[in-house]
Amino acid sequence: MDRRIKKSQKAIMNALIHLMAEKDFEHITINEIAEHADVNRGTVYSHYTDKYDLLDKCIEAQLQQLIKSCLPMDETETNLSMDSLLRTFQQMEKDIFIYRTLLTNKGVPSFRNHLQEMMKKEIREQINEYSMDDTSKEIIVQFLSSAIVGVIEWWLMQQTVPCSAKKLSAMLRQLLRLHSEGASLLLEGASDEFAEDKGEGF
Amino acid sequence: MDRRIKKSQKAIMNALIHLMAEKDFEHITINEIAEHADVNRGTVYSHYTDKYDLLDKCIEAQLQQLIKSCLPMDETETNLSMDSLLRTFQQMEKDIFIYRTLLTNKGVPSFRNHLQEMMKKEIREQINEYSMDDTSKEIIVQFLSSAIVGVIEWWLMQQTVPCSAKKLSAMLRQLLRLHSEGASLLLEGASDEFAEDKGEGF
DNA sequence: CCGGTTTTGTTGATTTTTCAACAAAATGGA
DNA sequence: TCCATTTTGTTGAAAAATCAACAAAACCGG
Repeated sequence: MDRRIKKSQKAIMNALIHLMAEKDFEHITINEIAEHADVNRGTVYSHYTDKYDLLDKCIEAQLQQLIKSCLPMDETETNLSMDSLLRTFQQMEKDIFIYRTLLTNKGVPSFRNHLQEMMKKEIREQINEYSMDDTSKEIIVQFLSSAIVGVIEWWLMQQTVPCSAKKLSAMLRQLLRLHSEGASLLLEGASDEFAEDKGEGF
Repeated sequence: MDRRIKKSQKAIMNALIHLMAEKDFEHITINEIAEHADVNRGTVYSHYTDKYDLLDKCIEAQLQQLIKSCLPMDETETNLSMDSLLRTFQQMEKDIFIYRTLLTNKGVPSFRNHLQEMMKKEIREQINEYSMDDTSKEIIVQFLSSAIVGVIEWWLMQQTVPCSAKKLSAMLRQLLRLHSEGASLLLEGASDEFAEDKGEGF
C-alpha cells in the first residue's frame, strides 16, 4: 500500500478517535475530522463513504490488531494461553486511549459486542475438548466471554491501569481454567439429574 | 503554503533532529532521514538541496520560533522583559528535545552561536540607554550574552529541568539588571581612572 | 590500490492529495 | 413553517509525493 494512503487513513482514524473522546459520534462532522486529521475533506471521502463507514473500518482495524496480537506464535501455543493473553492486554494498554474511547462512546455500542464475539470464538476453541451438549457449551462460552469482557472494561476504564497486563492475564488465565472446568462438571451433574428425573417422572 | 509541503517539511526536520540525537550529523544519510520521516527520498530533495541545507533551514526555523516568542506583545513591553523572557523559555521547554540536540550535536557548533547572536541583539537594544563608549558596550553585551547562553545551556542540559521557566526568567531578569547597571558603573570608573593614569603617565 | 557496496542526485510516469466551487440536503432558530 | 447557515457529497484542475530506475560519486574492507 502506498505510504500516502497509509498516512492519510491513519491520520483520519486517529482524528475520529480523538474527537470521539470529546463528543458523541453523532455530533461529529466530516469537516471536523478532516481538520483534526490535517487533510482535505475530499481526502476523507476518497477513503471512506461517510462517517459510519469510517467508524466501521476504524473498529475493524482495531479488532484486527487485537486478533493479530492474540494469535498463537507457534503450534505449541494455544488460544487464550498466558502468552497470548498477555500480548492482547499489552496491545490494549499501548492504545489504551483508543480502547477507552471506543468502549465509552455512546454512539458505539458495537465495539463491545465485537470484542465479546472475538472472545467467544477463542473460548469455543478451548472448550471443544470437554464433551458436553451444545447448549451447555454455549452457556459456558457466554458466561466466560461476558466475564472476560467485563474485566477488560473494568481494567481499561480506571483512571490509571489498576494492575499490569501481566498480572491481569495471569489472573484471567487462572479464572478461566477454574471456571471452565468447574462449569463443565456442574453441567454434567445437572444433565444426569435431569435424565433421572425424567425417568422417574414418567 | 500547501499543507502537504508543511507536513513534509515538518516530518523531515523532525526526523533530522531525532537522528541527530542518536548520531553525529556527518554520519546521517539522506536515506535515513527519508525513512525516519516516512517520505520518499525524492521528497527530501524537492525541499532541500542536501543535508547541510536541511540543517541550516532547521536551525533557522527554530530560531525564528524563538525570536517570535520573545517579541514584545505590545509597545509597553521591552526586550528581555520578564514576560518576553518567560515566553522564550517556555518555548524552549516545549521543544526541549530539539534544543538539547541542537546544542549537543558535535556537527552543529553554529546553533549556540546563533543563539548568542540573538541574545546580543536583544541586549544591545536594552543597553543603549546607558551612555558609554562602544567598546564598553560591546564588552557588556558579550559578557551578558555569554552568561545568558551559558545559563540556558545548563538549564536545558540537565536530566530534568532544574527549575521552572518562570523561575529561570525571573532570576535572569534580576541578574541582567544587576550586572548591566553594575558593569556600566564599573566601566565609567575605569574610564576615568584610565584618563587620570594617562595624564600622570606622561 | 581495487572492487563491491552504499549513497547521492536526478528523471519521468503515475498516483494521491489539495483546493475551490457547486448543488443538494440537513440543521436550527425565529 | 420558513429561511439562513452549515454540512454533505461531488467534480475537475493543479500540485506534491510516490516509486523505480539510472549514473556518478563516495565509502570501506581486503
